[in-house]
Amino acid sequence: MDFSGKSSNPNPNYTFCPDSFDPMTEFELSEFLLLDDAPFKEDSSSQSMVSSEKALGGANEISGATSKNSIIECKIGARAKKLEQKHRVAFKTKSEVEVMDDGYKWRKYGKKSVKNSPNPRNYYKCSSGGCEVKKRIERDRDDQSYVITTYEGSHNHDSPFMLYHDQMPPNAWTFQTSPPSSSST
DNA sequence: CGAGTTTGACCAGCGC
DNA sequence: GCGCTGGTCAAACTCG
Repeated sequence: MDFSGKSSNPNPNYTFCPDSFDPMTEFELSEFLLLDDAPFKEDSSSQSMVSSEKALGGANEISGATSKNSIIECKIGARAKKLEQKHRVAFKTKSEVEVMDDGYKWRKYGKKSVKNSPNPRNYYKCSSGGCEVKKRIERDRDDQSYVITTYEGSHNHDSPFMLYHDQMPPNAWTFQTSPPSSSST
């Protein structure tokens, strides 16, 4: 997507145009974790995923799903906004690209190789003035077709995408979760 | 020229 | 106290 015209998204297929964009062709929301209260351990992502069902249950109000196998119908922008109101939230998505646009504009400020992972972790800050939201992106060390995205903090502004998607049909965005067993098992 | 990315250095927290 | 690791900074670089 490219609201600002300066998106850093390397994937030209990402356009937040409901007529042409099919998220299922690009990535698949596989795991969804609320880390607000739970201790967060980066290096035990697979372990954290074990509790993802519980996390999903707690995330029903956000995802609209009743189980991890249920279809999650939501609009990315709305979901991301709600998620980011939590202290810390992690997504595990199946995607070829690491950077998935969520409607906000991010500025990369660091890259770090992490222990026990062959893939570097990328650090981003929201580039909107005064907004201190951060996110970390890294590939799942067990299954590199999955990308783990961790949000931290709350946006103090609306997503540019939110402004846009208000004009979208309600089913413009539909995701389907994949069974956790299909990931890092 | 401005905005964004890259990358090495630095710092803080944690475990031993 | 020391070393390791993750997170952040900032200067240099790239690109539009």
